[in-house]
Amino acid sequence: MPQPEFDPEKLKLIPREFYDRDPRRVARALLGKVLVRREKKTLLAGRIVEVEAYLGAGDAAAHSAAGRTARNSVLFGPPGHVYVYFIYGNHYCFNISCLPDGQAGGVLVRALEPLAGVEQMMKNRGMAAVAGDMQSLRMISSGPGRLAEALGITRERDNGKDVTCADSDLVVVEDGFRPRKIATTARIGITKSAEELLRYVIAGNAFVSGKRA
DNA sequence: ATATCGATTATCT
DNA sequence: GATAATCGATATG
Repeated sequence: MPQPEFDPEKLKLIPREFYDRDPRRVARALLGKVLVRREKKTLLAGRIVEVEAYLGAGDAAAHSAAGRTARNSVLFGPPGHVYVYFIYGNHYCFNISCLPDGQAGGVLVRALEPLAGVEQMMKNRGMAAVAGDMQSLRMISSGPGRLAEALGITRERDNGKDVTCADSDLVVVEDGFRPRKIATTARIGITKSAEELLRYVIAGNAFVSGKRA
């Protein structure tokens, strides 16, 4: 199933209330939804297949753990907004804020299954723009840094944007797809609160980050 | 096949 | 000055 069915005409924008709850619930509910970047001429889209929840209070691994700062301020704002951070001097990571205004919390989107604009996304990733094999498709957006690069997401361009706004160029929509089964694991790459099981993936999906699918 | 490591910089101590 | 919600390259069995 290399190119899954995807009809850009029957997409429904996800409302702000969706994000106005515990990041763990938002994270699970986001699996199977579609992240869409609207460029001038091209539409870039991918199905969310891997996420992590970052809680507000009591989550030492969360960027919000030590309180509000200039960087993490979006996490403390209203739900449904884009939080982008720059990490390891190399990569941007895309998150969506959760919980009501004043309460920190968010979901890190870690992997997408490419649905539309594959050629442009490969170009954004600096990949040879021909291959349609599984291996190449996996390299496009199987990982937080990768998907951000594929969609052209940067802090400068996107931090603070509203993903629930119809005229935004970065939105989350739903197309009716429901994950068959969700697996829960520990979050990747953190040192604090590393045991918490707050990573969620669509079980068996080939575009989840890491070695095996 | 797995393991280790360098890149490169915003952010916070 | 140290660290970091990563990736891709290189080394090693």
